[in-house]
Amino acid sequence: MKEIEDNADRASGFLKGLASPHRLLILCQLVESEKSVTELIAATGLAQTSMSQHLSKLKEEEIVTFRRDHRTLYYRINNNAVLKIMDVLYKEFCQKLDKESTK
Amino acid sequence: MKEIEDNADRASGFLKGLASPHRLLILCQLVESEKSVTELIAATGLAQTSMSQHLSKLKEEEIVTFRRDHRTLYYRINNNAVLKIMDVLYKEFCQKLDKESTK
DNA sequence: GTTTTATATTATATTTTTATGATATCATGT
DNA sequence: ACATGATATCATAAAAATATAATATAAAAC
Repeated sequence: MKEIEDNADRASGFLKGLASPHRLLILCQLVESEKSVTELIAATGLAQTSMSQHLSKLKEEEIVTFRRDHRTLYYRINNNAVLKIMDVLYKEFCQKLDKESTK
Repeated sequence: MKEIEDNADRASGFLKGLASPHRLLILCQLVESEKSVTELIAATGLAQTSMSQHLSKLKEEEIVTFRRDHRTLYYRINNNAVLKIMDVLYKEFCQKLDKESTK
């Protein structure tokens, strides 16, 4: 019983990591390929500080990881579960343009 | 471009609906079968007010729906995307008991 | 129609999340 | 060593989420 609650805590931490419009935009970028922080800022329009904090949160939940090349950090998606969830979200919220009419 | 942000907002609202340990416990119950509010309270140990608020949030995000039978409301999962995400979470956080050693 | 059972709503205090501004660090080029 | 570019950390104010207590509603039993 205690174990289920532990799992619920970890799973919900993970979901909270994903559950922000700005972090989803970041992850959309990273689904394509790894990106530097500067590239992510350009692509999303977020302030530098805010980007850094979002990336920090994503790292904390092990949603992303990064490598360093000279002074540039390249972030990428770390976790296969993230890709699966992004896929579910894409089908549910991006592809579903009134599919009812096709039925 | 505006469309992507709209989608990110809706998707993140949906994820926020899921991203709570208590709501995940509720949903774990509902994966098995529909349940009345009283049954959910017994199964999770949540306070009645708190349960009602969580269910309200889950309804708001169209994660669950319900039917009435006399004075009892039976809630159930409303959305196939929810089941898919629960499946991902289950595999990631409940089945993964150091599977590395089996590799 | 009054009571009882099941559930929702409202109010509020607490905690958490987020954005912003200022400053710091770290690697590199000069 | 110093300036610069890339990124992180710290402080803080504003907004959102949560739990709890109190009250309300709605359906059925009596």
